Formats: sequence, C-alpha cells, structure tokens
Amino acid sequence: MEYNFREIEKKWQKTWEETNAYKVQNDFSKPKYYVLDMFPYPSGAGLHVGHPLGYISTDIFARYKRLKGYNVLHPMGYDAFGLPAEQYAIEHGVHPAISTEQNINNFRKQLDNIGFCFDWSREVRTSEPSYYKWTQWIFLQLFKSWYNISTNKAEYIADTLIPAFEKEGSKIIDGRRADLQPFTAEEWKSFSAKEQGDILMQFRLAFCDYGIVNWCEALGTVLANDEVINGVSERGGYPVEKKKLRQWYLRITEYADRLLEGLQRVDFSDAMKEMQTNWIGRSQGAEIAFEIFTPNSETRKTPINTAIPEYYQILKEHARENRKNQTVSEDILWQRLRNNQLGEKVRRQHPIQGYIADFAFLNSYLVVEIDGDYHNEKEQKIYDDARTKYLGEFGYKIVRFTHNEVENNTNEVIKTIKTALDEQHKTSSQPSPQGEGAIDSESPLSSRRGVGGEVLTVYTTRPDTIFGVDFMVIAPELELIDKIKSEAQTEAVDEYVAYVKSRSERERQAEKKISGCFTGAYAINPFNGKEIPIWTAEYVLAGYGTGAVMAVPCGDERDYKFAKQFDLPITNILGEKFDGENANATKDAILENSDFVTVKPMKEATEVILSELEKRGIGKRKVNFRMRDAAFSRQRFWGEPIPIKWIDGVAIPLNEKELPLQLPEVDSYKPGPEGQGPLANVKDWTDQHLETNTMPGYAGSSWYFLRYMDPHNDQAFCERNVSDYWNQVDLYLGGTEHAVGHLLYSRLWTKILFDLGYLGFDEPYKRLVNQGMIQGSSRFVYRLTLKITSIPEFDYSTLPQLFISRGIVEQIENNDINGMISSEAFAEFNSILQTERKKYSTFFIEPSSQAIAKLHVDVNIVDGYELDTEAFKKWKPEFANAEFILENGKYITTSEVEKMSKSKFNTVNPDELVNKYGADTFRMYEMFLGPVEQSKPWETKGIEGVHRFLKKLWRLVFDENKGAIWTEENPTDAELKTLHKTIKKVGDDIERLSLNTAVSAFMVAVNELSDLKCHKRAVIEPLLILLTPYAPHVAEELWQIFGNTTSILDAAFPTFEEKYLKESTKNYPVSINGKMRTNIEFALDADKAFIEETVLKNEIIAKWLEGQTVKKFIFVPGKMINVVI
RNA sequence: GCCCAGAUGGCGGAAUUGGUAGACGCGCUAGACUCAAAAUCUGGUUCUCGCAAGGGAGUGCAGGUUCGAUUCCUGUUCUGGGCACCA
Repeated sequence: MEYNFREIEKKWQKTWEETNAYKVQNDFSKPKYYVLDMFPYPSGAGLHVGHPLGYISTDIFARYKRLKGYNVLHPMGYDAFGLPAEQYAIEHGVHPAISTEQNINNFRKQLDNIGFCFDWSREVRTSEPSYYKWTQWIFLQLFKSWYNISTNKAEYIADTLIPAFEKEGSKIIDGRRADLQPFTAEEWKSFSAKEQGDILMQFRLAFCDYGIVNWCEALGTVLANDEVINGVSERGGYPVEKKKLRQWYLRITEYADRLLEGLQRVDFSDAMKEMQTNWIGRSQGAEIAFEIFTPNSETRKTPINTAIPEYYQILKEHARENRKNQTVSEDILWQRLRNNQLGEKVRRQHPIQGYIADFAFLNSYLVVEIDGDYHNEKEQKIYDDARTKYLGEFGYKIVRFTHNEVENNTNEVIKTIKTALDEQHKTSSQPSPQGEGAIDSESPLSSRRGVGGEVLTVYTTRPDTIFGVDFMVIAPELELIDKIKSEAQTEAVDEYVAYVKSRSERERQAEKKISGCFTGAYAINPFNGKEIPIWTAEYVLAGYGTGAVMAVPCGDERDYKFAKQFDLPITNILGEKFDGENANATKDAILENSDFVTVKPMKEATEVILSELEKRGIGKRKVNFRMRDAAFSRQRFWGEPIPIKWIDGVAIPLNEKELPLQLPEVDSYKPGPEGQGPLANVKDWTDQHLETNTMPGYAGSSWYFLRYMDPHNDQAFCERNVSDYWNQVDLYLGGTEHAVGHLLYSRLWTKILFDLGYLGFDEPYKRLVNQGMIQGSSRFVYRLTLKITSIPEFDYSTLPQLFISRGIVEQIENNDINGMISSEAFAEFNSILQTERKKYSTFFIEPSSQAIAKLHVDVNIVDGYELDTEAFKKWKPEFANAEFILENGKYITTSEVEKMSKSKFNTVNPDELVNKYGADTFRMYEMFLGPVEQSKPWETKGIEGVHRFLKKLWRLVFDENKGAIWTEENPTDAELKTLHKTIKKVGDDIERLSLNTAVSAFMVAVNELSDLKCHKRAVIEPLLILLTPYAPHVAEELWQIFGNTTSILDAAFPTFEEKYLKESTKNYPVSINGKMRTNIEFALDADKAFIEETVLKNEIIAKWLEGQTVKKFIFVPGKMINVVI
C-alpha cells in the first residue's frame, strides 16, 4: 500500500469536521491553554507561503498542548476593517463589505487546505456589527473614564471625578492640565454644559483634540508618513501640507509607567521589551527656561520678575479668577490695549510685588487700575495710596480710572494712558524691578520673559552640561519662531520653515544633510549670562519635549555635527575627554569650564544644577515620555463609527442601548469636505450630529482576543467568569512589525478594562514570540532593447523581444566602463548576436547601458535559476514571440531576496504545494525551513526531502510489494533508545518553539529505525503521537491502521524515560591547546588521574607532546579534555 | 538619522549553559537496481595542500577576554523590520 496523501488528508479532514474534533468548550474543570495568532487582515492577494508559517507553528503547539491534556483555545478570525478595501471601493465602487467577504472566503479556503485545528465556530470579524458593537461599547467606557493618579487607575468620571468637582472644585486635578484654570465647587456647578464638557474632555481616556496631519488637497485625504515622499504624495505626486484637524485620541500617556512596569511580568523577548521601552521613551531630566532677546528690539534689559516669589502661587490664582470675571470696563480697555495697540505689550491682571495690577506695561513701568466708586471711600483711599507708594518704590507709576470713565469716555482714557506712557519713556533712571513672575502662562517657568515677553523652555536629560550649551535648536513649527526672529533673519527663517512644512517627520529625521537656520534671537544662560544663538532645524520635532533642545556639541554627536556644519563655536566642558574631533556623550567626566560646577563629576553636578534651577525658579525636574497620545480617528469610511453625537459643541455619548451604531449606506467612498471623512457626505448622518470620523485599524484588534473566549455573547463583550477561565493568552505569535503599535494598544485596553473591573488580569499576553518573515526569492530576466539606426521609420512592434541569459549579460557588464557598454564589449556582444541570431546581424544597437533592462519574472516558471522559456512565452502576451540568447543551451535568470509580493512575481501559492505534496508535507517543510523567529527566503526545492521522510515513515509500516509489515514484537534496547531520545527531543523542542529541529529529530529517528529494520508497533505508535502536531493526517491514518478506535488527536503524549538513554562511557574529544586531535573513550565514572595518565600515553597525543611540557591538563567530566602545552 | 534583529558550506539551517563547527535536509557527485527513466537504496561532499597518512585555514570584518569563543566584550560593515493614518 502506497502513501496516498491526497486520499488520506481528504478523509481525515472530512471526519474531523463531522465529529467536531476541533470544537472547544468553555469547560472550566479542565486546565486551559490559550494559543493565538496575530489577527490577519484578509487581503485581496490571497495567501502566500509566508502567511501560514505562524499559523502552522501555533497549530503544532496547540495540538501538542492538547496531547498533553489541556483544553486548548486556538481561534482564528479577521481584522476586517482596513484601507485596502476602502481604496478598492473608491476605485471600483464595490462596497468594502463585499470585497472583504470575498477575500475572507478565499482566505478560509486556503487555510482549510493546510489542515488547521481552529475552532471556526468562534470566528470573529471586526467589521461585523455584532462585533463592533462591543468595540464601540469599550470606546464609550474609555470616553466615560479618566485616570485618577491618586488611585493609579482608570475610574468612571461619573463615579469619582464629577463628585470631586462638585465637592471641592478642581483640587483633585491640580497641576494635571497646564491650560486649565482652577475652579471652585460653586464655579463648577455654575459652568455651562459646554464649559463642563470642555473640562471633562481634558481628562477622558478617549478624548478630542486637534492634531497635525499630512494633508493632500488633491487626493482629499490624510496621508501616512510613508505615503509622503519629498513633500508630495506617493500616489499621484500631489503636494502635501500640514493641516490641523480635530481628532480623537486615547490617553495612553497616562499609562506609560504601568505599560513599562507590566513588561517585567510578561515573557516577551528582550528585544521586544526594549523596543516597547524605547517607544515609551521615559526619560528623567529637567525643563529649563531661558530668557530670550532679539537684537533688533528696543532694549535688551527687560523688566521681569515682577512678583514676590512667596506670594506667586496665591497671586496667580487670584489673577486667574479675576481674568475670568472681567468687568465690562476692563474688557473694553483690554480690547483697546491688547496686541501692542499703544506700541507696547500690555498684561492684564498681572502680579507686581504683592499686588495684582489690572493692566501693566512692564517695559514702561506703568500700571493702570480701574476702580469702582467705592475707591473714593476713605478706607479704600488709604489702601490705594499705600499701594501707589509701594509700587512707586519699585519704579512703577499708577494711573487710575473709574469704570464710568472707561465705559463712557474710552478715547479719553486711552489718550491719558498714552501720555503717561510717553512720560514714562522720558524718565531716564529706572530702578530695576525685582521678584518673580508674569501670569499669562500656566507655569512659573514660563514667567521668565525677555523682550516681547518670550521665554525658551527646553527639555534636557543632561542639565549637568548646561555650561556647554553653545546654541539652541527649536522645531520649525513652533509659533515662538515668529515672535523671536530678528528682522534681518525673517526672510531666511520663513523660507526654511516653509521648506520643512513639506517634509514628513520620517524624512526630517532620516535626512543626512544637516540643515537649519539662525533665527537671529539669543537665549541667555541663566547662570553666566552667556548669549546663546537660537537656531531652528528640521531634526528637532515639535512633538517631543518642548520642541526645543539645548545643544551641547562637545557631548552630543548630532549637536557636534550641526556646530561643524554652521561653524559654531564649541565649548569644551569635558576636559581631556573631548578630543575636539568627536562628541563624547559620557556621563562620567569631571566638568571643566562650568562655573560653579567646575571640577565636579557630572553625576554630582546634575544634582547641584537641578537644585539651583529649582531654587531660582527657572527650572524643574521633569519626567518626559517620548510616546504621544494615540490618535484614534481616521477620516475614512471603512472603520467602526464612533458612537458620539455633537450637540452645541459638546460630545454626547450614545446610549449603550443604541449600539451598534451601524455604518450607513453611502453613494461614494470619497472623502467629505474640509478633510472630513466620507461620513460627512451622508445627510442623514450629519443631521443627527453624529461624529463623522471612524476608528483606526487597531480599534478592533485591541481586544479581539477577549471576544474569542465568548464570541456569541450579546449581553457583554465577554462574560467575566469566561475571561477568568481562559485568562491571558498563553502563547501569542506574530511579527515584530506589531511591536509597538498593536501590542501597546491591546495592552492599554486590557489595563483599562481591568481597572474598570471587567477583567481579572491586566496583561493580555503571557508569552509572546515573534515570527520571522518569509521573504520572496525573486527571479529576473534581462531584456535587450534594440535600436535600429539604419532604417529610420522602423516599426518596433514587429520586432520580437530579445532576452539574454545572465552569463552573457555579466560578460558584457564586466567590460562596462562608467555605466556604458564599452566598444570592445559591444563588439563582442555583436558577434554573439551574429552567431546566435543571424537575422539581427544587420541591426546596429546603441551602446548604452540603458539597452539592457532587468525584469521580474514569475518564480513559478523558473526551475532553480533556469527559465522555462516555453512557459515564459505563454506568461504574458507581449512575450509570445520572445527570442532568447542562451548559455550552454539554458536561459539562466538572476535572483534577489525581496519582500514576497504579487507585484514582484515572487509569491508561491501554498495551494499548489499542498496539492502536489500534501498538507502534512507542506506543514513540516514550512517548519523545517528554519527557526520561527528568523526571516528567511522561500525556496521550494527542499520540500522533496520532507516528502521523502514521510514516505520513509510510511514504509516502516507498509512495504510496496509485501503490504503491511508492522509487527507486535517487543522492541530492542536500541529501538527504545531511539524512541525515547526522540520523545525527549521533540517535547523539549516544541516547548521552546524550536520546531525545525524537531523535524530533524523525526528524520533522525526514522533513519535509525530504518537502519534497525524496526517495524514494531510498540515503537512506531508512540512516534506517531509525537508526529501528530506536525503531520496529523498521516499520523491518524497509521494510528487507525494499528487498530485504535479513538482519534490520535486525543492520545496522550508519550512519557520520556531516562533509563533507556543511560550511557556508561563517553567518547571524549581530546584537544591540544584547544585544537581537537583525537577521541578517547572513558567510563563516565573514571577519575581524573587515570584519564590524564591514559591521555598522555595515547599514541596520537604523545606525538604532539614530543619535546614539550604539559602546562595544564583540563578535564571537564562528560564534556571534553584539553591538554595545554 | 534613531530603535530592534540577523550574518555559519553551493543553498535552508544545527551546535539549548563558553567545550568535537557544519546535525538534518536540498543540491552536487560516484555507485547499485533498470533496456532506459522515475522511484528507491549505498557511499562521498566546508575550503585548501597532499597519491595517501596527515597538515593548514575557517562561523560578515577588525580587535579583546579565555586552557578553549559561532557563543562573552569593544568597534565596524552589510541585510531585514519598525519609526505613530499599511495591517
């Protein structure tokens, strides 16, 4: 009986389907194991051999765990929302749901071929309303939650935040949001719905804000960074610019610390943990405020520091409240004074010393006060006088008006102020004001202001190098630039900023050419008053830190290069550690040229500087994260609708009973107006004020692993007792491309659902393994483009295309000079032409390297490197009359390893291989290719070897001529040794997912049993169980032939017994100076002295020792012997 | 540019903890069976010098640690993945 894999596989696949062999029950009494593959996107291109690699690995692991007695959940489904379907819809008018469904059906058919043990009754699709109902539901939970830093977890806003506001105002969130003004409980209650909504929005875990996107007007869409190339769209080459759009975000930054902490509790590779850690990018450093001056400003000395430091906090809060409760007259005056209308910047509600001035012209030392009538009362008069006197001592002059004057005689009032200002300007000597703080901004840091009231706040992780700062670099998109640029530099700065606008973030960072532009402004080193030029350059991104860096060229490579490029001076604070040629990022130098920290070690200096900065109120310690909040909306159609209505500018969540909010029918998938998504075109949608953005691709995939546990539940996304049972995913397998996107987001969702009490665990994946990519091995042919100069009106289409074999092309190219074919090579080539194809001999061919084009050819019509020329002619119509110049009678192609992709014609379809060799062979071969984690190019050739192995296994049971040859005899020691060696090896290998070496182990076992002529059931049957995860069909077939009545899928994995492997001797390798010279056999319990004596007497060893003394004798029991001479 | 990974025969890869480099398979090659081919079986196959016995070199490259390094350390080159709207 022959190994008829087609029949066998068909039979068992049918049987297993009929018996529901892969159906998984939520049977809480059994130990569970959860094996998961990363969610596939059902692409239209279908499956190629790279896709199943991970699925086969997990399939083997799942089947193995089942044999080990676990209740194994191994589900599959589809991440079915996505851009390709939408793009296809735009181009072909086909509803994405329809094309997606077709793709899924195709996908499924291909998967079924390979014999996976997925429980298909648990399949999920993110684009099904029954699924995205729960995606929307979870979104609402995020929307309704905030992160409470005192309990360190997410809580419902209605449970803890609003009650706190109602009870004690904004106390609970003090300092959390820079731009939020404190309020009292009463104020909270008096706020309008919009005001309350705006405040709450700043705390929601799913929130709305404005973000900058790559906008392509011509395409009417937002583009990803990699879709932007040199400032134009990859598709179509249209211009791209930055655009500010309202977007939804997830407040992942609140979870930065917990996402880091969680990494310590999971079994991910170090590389993966490192990548996530770097992505989160926690750094400890300082924010430092530098005064700025621009030389063309009127004065360089600036009146600042106007408040008494101790009062600053109190004054600030009062000032804020005052500004919120502006009187009519104050507002009128503000409108007339603001924006330099009188030629000078004015501040309102500004603290000066211990007071709050209504309006203050700091440069002119003029304060304007507006009083009600009660100021005329005696008590108030005394108070006012005292204030006037007090401020006078600090050089301020006060002018007063009543509300009445301002309201009814505004012009007069303005005139008076102007006069007073002029007078102040005439006053020559002004005492220098002292104290801290302007109030416009949230932080005391921002209060150090230079001319024009500007300050440069930088974030640095190295405050210790502050005396080495030679220049500042700020991100080109900072609005600050416009305020500080000098007149002389304005044109250059504007030009540079415009250039950067067209560049994607990626391009900006990857750019090797250093570019930048001086703004004309300077920052002042707060410690030594050094003037530091402020530059702008594309390598500094606005999104990180404050968008500004202090450049220390002696200690930072990038800063050093920048300084060299623009010929900026470099201050050496590192002493000998800086060689003047290369920056040295050391943290262990003794500082030099560093004022009060000179001679201090850097680590010590960091502390000194930090406390000094804090003491002076110009800097503070700060923990910074590189990670930004996750953008959670897309201006697209094919995604989950966001269950939010906008009523009078307030986001109102839909009632949970209204879910799912289904996608509407649309006429066109084209984008809406003003950069909005297609949903903005749907009248019925906008009439209901529904959100027109949809969710991004990672929404559905952030929680899908939970849905598999309880896929048909319409009361909850997953019942708590079910998720308690299945718990974490025990093994999660997928590519590293998801390292920071999907994995962080799903970890975030899990943590939030855990905080809110819907889950009992806060890390979704216990063990994560990254699979490598299967790359394509592309094949190329060379086409010669002929140019006939002798016949002017030559019809080229009549000419057959001419293809040259690789060797001949190389021959030509070896004589290549500067990219041109040399005349010698050309003559040679012509002579080849003449001998090979006489009919071309009259043609003259232009000697240009352009004449030869390298074209992709379908790998499926190439055998190794040899092209099947007949198949090639049939491949595409334009090649029907192709002519070939061969070498040794063959057309040899050239090859390159690339990504496997249809456009490169290097995809190999698993269906064809399964059809030719069977699913069992295909599965084993994919594994045999190499370690799961490693990327490797696909090569079909080796599949024969694996197929031969299965046939050889089959022949242990059946002989071609004799039929069944298996026996019931008792196994010998040698046979048992082989069996148990294999049990151990295969079990260990599967556990550590070394699936390729397990295949080798099977081969070794079958080779050994063949050599031993072993046909014994007692040996082969356990071997079949071992093989079941890899080749379930053939294993089941032989299992049944041996007379078993139950399925091998539920057999018990054989137990390894040490006793069969016991050895009493070891054949030791003996080395001289680490070089292996011979082997000598010793008993395992032989003692060192005996071994040393024997070794030194050994003929071969003695020869090497001749005339030498033995310096050392190394004996590692059970391993090796080394003689050192 | 930044972060992560990888590099071993003609090819895919093995060597699990620093201890015989190249298991297993492909390919190639010689042979058996056959009229022949396929299939199957047996032997050989890192390179190099040598008739052989045997020697030398060798895990991207340059160094280092060690009795001993594919394995650890430093530097470097190349390839692949990611860099926030591809999934």
